[in-house]
Amino acid sequence: MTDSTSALLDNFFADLPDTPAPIYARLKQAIAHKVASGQWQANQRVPSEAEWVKALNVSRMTVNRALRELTAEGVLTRQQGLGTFVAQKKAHSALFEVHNIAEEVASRGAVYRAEQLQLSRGKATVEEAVTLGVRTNHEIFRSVILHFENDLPIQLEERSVNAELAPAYAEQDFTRQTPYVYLMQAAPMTEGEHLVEAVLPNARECELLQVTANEPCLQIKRRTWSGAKIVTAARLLHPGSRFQLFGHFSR
Amino acid sequence: MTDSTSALLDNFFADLPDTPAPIYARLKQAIAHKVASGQWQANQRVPSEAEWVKALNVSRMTVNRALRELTAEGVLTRQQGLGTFVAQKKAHSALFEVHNIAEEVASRGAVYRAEQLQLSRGKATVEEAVTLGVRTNHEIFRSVILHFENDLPIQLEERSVNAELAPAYAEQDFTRQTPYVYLMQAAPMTEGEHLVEAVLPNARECELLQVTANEPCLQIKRRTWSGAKIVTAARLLHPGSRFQLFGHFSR
DNA sequence: TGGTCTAATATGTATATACAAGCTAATGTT
DNA sequence: AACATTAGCTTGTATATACATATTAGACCA
Repeated sequence: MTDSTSALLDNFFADLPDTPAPIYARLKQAIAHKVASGQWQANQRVPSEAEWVKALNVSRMTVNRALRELTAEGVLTRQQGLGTFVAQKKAHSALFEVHNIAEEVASRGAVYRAEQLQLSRGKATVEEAVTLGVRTNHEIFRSVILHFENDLPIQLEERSVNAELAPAYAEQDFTRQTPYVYLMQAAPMTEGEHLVEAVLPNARECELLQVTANEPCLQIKRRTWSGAKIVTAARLLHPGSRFQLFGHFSR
Repeated sequence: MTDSTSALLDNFFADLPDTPAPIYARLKQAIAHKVASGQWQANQRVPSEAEWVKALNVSRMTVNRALRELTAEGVLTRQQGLGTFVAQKKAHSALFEVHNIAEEVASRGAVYRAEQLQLSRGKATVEEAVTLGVRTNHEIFRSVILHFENDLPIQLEERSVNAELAPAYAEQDFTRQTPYVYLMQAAPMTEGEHLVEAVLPNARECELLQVTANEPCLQIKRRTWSGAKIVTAARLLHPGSRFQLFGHFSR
C-alpha cells in the first residue's frame, strides 16, 4: 500500500453514520459518496481489495462484494489484473440517468452555451412546498436557465431548489457551470423520479425556444432526493424537433 | 426437497449452452429464462438455496450469489425465513422496462380493449431490413394495433416482427393478448433500446387516436433483442394529453 | 380451546482458503 | 538492444464454515 492510499483510507468511515448496517453496505455507501460528491474523479484508481482488507481489517470477500455490486450499478469499473476505477458517465443514458445537458451537447461535438433568465430566493409557494416536501415557510431558490446547442435553444429549465440542502445555490454562475454540477457536490443524489410527456409550449416558451406555435415539445419533470429529503425539482422543456431521449437496457 | 421440486430441477441446465461460463452465471441465465418465458409465474416459489445445493451439487454461496444478483436486478424477491419468489412486474416502470399496455391499463383500474387494424406477412422492405438487421428477402410480420383505455385510444402500435424468431405471430389474436405476451414466450427479450420524442400526428393518426390536429403525441421507437438477433421493432404513438412516462431510479 | 414455546427451515452476512486468469514490470538471455 | 521469461500484483470464481435473524408449523401446556 502506498502512503497516499493509506492517507486515503484513514478514518474512511468517520463521516458515516455508525448504524448497524452490514459492513459491505457501509463500504458501498462510503465509496459511492466519494464518487457522487466528485472527491473521486472518473478513471481515478480505487484502492485494491488487498488494500481495503489491510486498512479496514475485514475479509477480502466482503470487500469484493462491495466493489462487485458497485460495478454492477455502474459506479465503478474493474479490470482483472489491473485494478478498480471510478466509472465514466455513459454518453447515451439520458433516459435512465439524470444527465448534464452541457456534457451531452459537448459529447455530440456541438458548442454549448447557457443564459440565466432568473435567479431568486424566497419562501415556498403551496405548489413548491408540495413538490419539494417542505413547509410553506421553507426557503427555496428558483432559477430559469436557457441552454443552447450551436446557438439554438435545446432546453428551457425551470428549477426549484431546497435552500437548506444547497445554501450556496444563488452564488453560482450558471452560464459557466450547470446547476447539476453544483447540486451534485452540495447534496449527492441518491434517488430520483422522471415524468415524461409531450406538450405544446405557450407563447413565451415558443419565443424562448425559437420554435413555431404547434411545435410539440418533450417535457421532463424531475425530482431528486439526497437521502430522505428532496433537493430539487425541475421542469425541462425540449423542442421536439431538436431533442430525443435514448435508452438501452439489458436482461 | 419435494418431489415436484426435484422434477423441476431435473436436467435444469439441459437446454443451456455448455459454454465455459461461471456456474453462478449459468444458474442466473437458466432462472431468468424460466421467468422471462413465463414458465415460472409471478409470486411462484423458487427452490430454496439448500435445494439448489442438493440438486446441482454446488456450494450454497454460489447459489446465493445467483439468487442475490437476480434479486438486485428485479427478477426475484426474497424474504428471510420464508423463501425466494418470482418478482411481480413493477407498476410504474414504463420508462425503464418494456411494458405491457394491457397490464398497465388494468393496473390503473381502467378497462382495456384492443382493435387489430392490420396483420400481414411478407418480405422485408429496405427500411425494415435495416431496422431489424436482416436481409431484404427475410420474412417478417407486420401488425397495426390500436389500444384503448376506457374506450379512448391510448396507444397506436405499428410493429415489424422477425418471422424466424416468432413463427406463430400471425396466428395470435391480438384483441385478446398483446404481442408482448406472445413475443416474450417465443423469444425472451435479452436487450432493448428506446427512442422517445415528441411529434405531431398526421391526419390518419389524429383520426385513429381521436385527437384534434396540433395535439402533441409521445412517440416511442423500440427494438428488442433475443440474444444476438432482433426480434421486433415497434413504433408506439401516445396522445400527449392521456399518457405519461414515469421512471424512478436509485443511487 | 387457546396460547406459548420450540424446532426446523429460510435467507443474510462474514470469514478463511484455494485456485484461475489477466496485466505489468523487472529480470535474464541472446 | 531486443526479446523472452518470470515474479508479483490484480481481479474472478468456488468452496466450507459459522453465526445471525426471520418465519412457520407443530409440540406442548394451561
